Amino acid sequence: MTIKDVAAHCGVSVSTVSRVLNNHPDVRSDVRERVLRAIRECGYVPNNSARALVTSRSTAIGVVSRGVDNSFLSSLIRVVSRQIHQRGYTMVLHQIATQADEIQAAAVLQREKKLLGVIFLGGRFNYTDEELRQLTVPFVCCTYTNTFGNLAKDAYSSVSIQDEREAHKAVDYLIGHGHRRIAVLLDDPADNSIGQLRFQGYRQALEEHGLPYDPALAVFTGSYDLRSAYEGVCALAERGGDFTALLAISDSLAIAAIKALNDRGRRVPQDCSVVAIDGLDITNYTVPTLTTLCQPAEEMACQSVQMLTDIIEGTGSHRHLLMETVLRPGGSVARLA
Amino acid sequence: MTIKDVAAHCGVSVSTVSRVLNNHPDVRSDVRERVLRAIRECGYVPNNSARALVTSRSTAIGVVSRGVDNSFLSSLIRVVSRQIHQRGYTMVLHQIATQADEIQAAAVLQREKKLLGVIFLGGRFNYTDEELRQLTVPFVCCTYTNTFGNLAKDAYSSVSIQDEREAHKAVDYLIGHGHRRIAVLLDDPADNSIGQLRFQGYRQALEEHGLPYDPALAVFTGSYDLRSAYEGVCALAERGGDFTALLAISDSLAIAAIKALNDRGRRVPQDCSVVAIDGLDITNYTVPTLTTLCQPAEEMACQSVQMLTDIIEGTGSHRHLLMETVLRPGGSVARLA
DNA sequence: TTGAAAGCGCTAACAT
DNA sequence: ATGTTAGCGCTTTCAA
Repeated sequence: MTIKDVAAHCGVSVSTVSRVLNNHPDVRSDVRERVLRAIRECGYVPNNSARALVTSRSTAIGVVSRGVDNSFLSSLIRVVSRQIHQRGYTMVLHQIATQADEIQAAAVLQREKKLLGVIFLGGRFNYTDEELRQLTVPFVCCTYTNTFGNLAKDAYSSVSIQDEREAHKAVDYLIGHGHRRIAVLLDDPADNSIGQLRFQGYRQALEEHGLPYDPALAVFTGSYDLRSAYEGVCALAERGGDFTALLAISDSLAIAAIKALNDRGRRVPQDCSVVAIDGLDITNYTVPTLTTLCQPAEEMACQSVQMLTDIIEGTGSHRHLLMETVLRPGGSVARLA
Repeated sequence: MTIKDVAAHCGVSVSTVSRVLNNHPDVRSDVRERVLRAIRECGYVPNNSARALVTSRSTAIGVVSRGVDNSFLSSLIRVVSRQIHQRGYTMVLHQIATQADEIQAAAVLQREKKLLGVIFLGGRFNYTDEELRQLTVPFVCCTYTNTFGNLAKDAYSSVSIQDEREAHKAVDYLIGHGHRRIAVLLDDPADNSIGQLRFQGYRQALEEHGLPYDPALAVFTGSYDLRSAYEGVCALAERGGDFTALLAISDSLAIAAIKALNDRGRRVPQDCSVVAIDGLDITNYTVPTLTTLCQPAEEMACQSVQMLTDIIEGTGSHRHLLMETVLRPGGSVARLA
């Protein structure tokens, strides 16, 4: 069943059918109707390979997700996937480790799959023009932006929260509840990524309130897995520090942290309050529930796809969206007596 | 950069280059070497569209995942994705709701993307030949098999645990710890899927131990989300039943259950023990940690891809793999005094 | 063992 | 507004 059969079926030429298929305007409406009907009757499905061959563009959008253990990114993938298909594109998903080079991965993907564009889920904030030369299709960074790099604003799109500011807010919240000695848990304070920005926000908030930064209260796990978060916080607790609160960089790590505190005899929130950033559904059901700044995951994913397809289709240009989190009060924070 | 350029580059015809590209045996080895080098030097990347057009087969493997909220399936997707790409195929992922029809989804995907095969992640156990007629490529069911359907064993592959037997084991474990009044939490006891089989295992175990099945101790949520699990178990606790243990169909639901029990004044494990099936990493860090039967997720995913590619490449035939879970003792089970 | 050439199904000039 | 036709890059007969 090819375009030729359809053409024969309703007595027009292949080009007319092709025109209908591609929504070209110059087809008489009654002919268009006839063709459309023939397409339906024949159960015709266009051959994407032939299409891609002649136009030398596929229908593929690459999604490169960095951080395989990250539940928040998993939830983004779901929405992104749905949106991409809904708009008639094909998603080519590539999940890579936190240490891996997402630009490299995207470049390979682009060549092999003839991508129309790329959505990065999680990644570094410090791309340079230099390394992005390999990537010649439009891309949008979801959950981050180019804070530490030298990219021109109109060279890419981004959808992100203001990590520094949000971490700041989280610390403000703890301080507002009477806490002064606030620990912090993150993977890497110099990762040129989320960790670094949120760490900056943490320090800034302390400073603004005239509180000293105490390195002994900072836990840097070096990797983004639960085990190392757990072990890090255990070590923190064992050092016997007098902290009464903890800021965790993400909900997942917060879960590990809460267990570590528990196992080391510090009850949450009576002995130590915990705040995180993410807003995973599961943390509505932990014991205690987690106080966390919820990122608008669904909207971030939708917007990313929207922005990219707008650019691909020439109906939009690169933009940078800043989202707000919403504090979801849980049972993990107590007011300090 | 096309096959033609490569051919010109080393003074052979396009057909010879094509032969090298496709590992045909009838190429003199020195010519093969020369071509290979030219390919490398030119940085030539085959055009998959052209290839697909002429062979009328793509390089795409469909992955249809049913149950979008399911963390266990998310972890499978990661491994499946990696494996598919490693073997040189392209993954086309489609995530659908638990209520949706995965066969229908796969059929559409097959037509549109010219799939070589399909991997189902989660799904019903009751396909009939009838409804599978739309699906003309080989497929493997990962995490389930055709218990309630009429499929011939050699018409498909499967990788699954013995759900009935594993649920049975979980209940045995509780009974072995002195429990007699054991509640059960699942989405749907007649879903022709995992829920139904595990429910059967639960009832069978009770029966074998001479314990009555009490419908008042069964929570059927109707859907697979945390909120309804939470509410269901709250209602169960409020009914004031004298149960001392609970079997949850999955780790996620167990988390919601534990919170519900807590919120209704039943401590876990002192007042109520909880066992689940899955083995998510996160439940190593809940408070208390979850006693659960761990499915070998990584291996299940690997095997699924392996089996499918073997069939696609003609080096294997349909098989049915049964995996074993491993009990991971946690803090959610106490011996009944 | 190699090369020449016919298409795979489609789009996009170009012609009418 | 519609038709004719030349390729897109590749595989695969077929002939040499």
